[in-house]
Amino acid sequence: MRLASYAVAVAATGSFPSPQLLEEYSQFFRLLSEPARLQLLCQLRQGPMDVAALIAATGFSQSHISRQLGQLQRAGLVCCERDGVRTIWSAEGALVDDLCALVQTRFRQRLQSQLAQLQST
Amino acid sequence: MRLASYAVAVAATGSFPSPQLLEEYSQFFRLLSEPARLQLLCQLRQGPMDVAALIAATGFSQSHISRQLGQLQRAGLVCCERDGVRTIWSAEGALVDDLCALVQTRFRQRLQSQLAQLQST
DNA sequence: CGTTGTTATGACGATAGCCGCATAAAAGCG
DNA sequence: CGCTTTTATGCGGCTATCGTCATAACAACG
Repeated sequence: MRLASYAVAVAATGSFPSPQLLEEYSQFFRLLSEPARLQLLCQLRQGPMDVAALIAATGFSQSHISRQLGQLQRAGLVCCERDGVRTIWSAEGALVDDLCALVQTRFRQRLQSQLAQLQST
Repeated sequence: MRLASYAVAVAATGSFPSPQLLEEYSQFFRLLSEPARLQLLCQLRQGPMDVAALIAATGFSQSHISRQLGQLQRAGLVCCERDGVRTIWSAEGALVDDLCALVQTRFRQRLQSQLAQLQST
């Protein structure tokens, strides 16, 4: 029988996100779709740093870092604390870690299934 | 004392993703950063459909849908099954649901804290 | 084979976002 | 107030991606 998944699928009818929620989801994921931002986030997960330290760690330009941090801040993924003339940035919460962990699990599964494909032939 | 979070943060030193893994993460999140793709995914989570049904459900053009499905397929988020001349597409796994659930939790937390801010003044 | 119906793809204009350069804004100091 | 140091932002080039039109590729049927 073809299309064997039809039967199970009709039972899996979940709630459908509204267009507005869909837009918010995609905006959020867009933040993580840039290697530079992701790298800054991971860097800050190691501990709070000022911009000079981020420049040293990543090699990005100052203006670039400032912009990316601004975006992350507006999304609440990062927060800052003024220390005189410096700004100390830190990552908020473990959401991104959790997301990456889930995605990495997926990567592993994909590679393992591909490996199994190769070995079975 | 300022910068009270320094102390806890140095203890939270986790493993740092390699540049290559960072790139893969961001490529994956980029897939979800487009409302159209996310909508197609959610639509397919309701159950397998052919392209005509997707056109009817979303209003997107045929070529657009075909391209987006291609990208999702290469990432393993979607798979297809030929039924004669038609192609029946279905979503694979609950990864995206899990990711969206996490993000939505974050949205709720943000809104609640903002609400608390307003009420405390 | 020719025709019809369905999906994939090449070409292309439009748009969005990255990224750096220069410069403004802000904070501390003498 | 000037001067220095640090961060934010206006501007512009560049690239990548979206979304459409036209058309190719493919499968079924007579």
